[in-house]
Amino acid sequence: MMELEWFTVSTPLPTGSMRVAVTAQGVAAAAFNPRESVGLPPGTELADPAGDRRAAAVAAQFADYFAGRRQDLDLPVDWRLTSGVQRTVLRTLHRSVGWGRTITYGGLADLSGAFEPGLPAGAPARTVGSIAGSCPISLLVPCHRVVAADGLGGFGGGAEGMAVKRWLLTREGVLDPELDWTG
DNA sequence: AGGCAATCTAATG
DNA sequence: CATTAGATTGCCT
Repeated sequence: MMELEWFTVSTPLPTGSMRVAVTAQGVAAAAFNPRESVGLPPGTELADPAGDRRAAAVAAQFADYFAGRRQDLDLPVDWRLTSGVQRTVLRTLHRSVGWGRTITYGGLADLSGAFEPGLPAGAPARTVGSIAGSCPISLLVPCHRVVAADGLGGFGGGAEGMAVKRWLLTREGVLDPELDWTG
């Protein structure tokens, strides 16, 4: 039984605040929309970031990140919620794609080496999309920096999610605030 | 420029 | 165990 400690971090994002879970190993989950209790084990109580050391550290870095005082989060990640190809892809993404950089779905698939060569170009890319879509550790693992070969790509959470993705990429200087990236 | 088929993983009944 | 859905791509018309 892993000790997931959930708490809420307020952000300037269109979705308001994020919900984050930490364990003894590091950050295990981070979801944009607090209303959706994705992966939230029943019976878990929200901790008070001010009263918990780990939560406070995470909340502080998130605050710095959103305020523009910090570009890359320096927090340990607990990969226990991921497995198999998902873990491979997400870890590749986490270590390879930094601030202000983006990678295409196909590119990430290729880089991760989790897929056999010779497959049609679109197949692994779609899988990467699925994986990123169920990315349990948003923001820390830069799921929002994964874009389509042709345009911006999509994002979970519908229109709200897209707003978040655009917000983040704009803030990282990848997108021009005034222009659409879809060319 | 717009439409279509191929292919992979994770989640659910 | 089988079926469904999903944040894609490249080629053809």
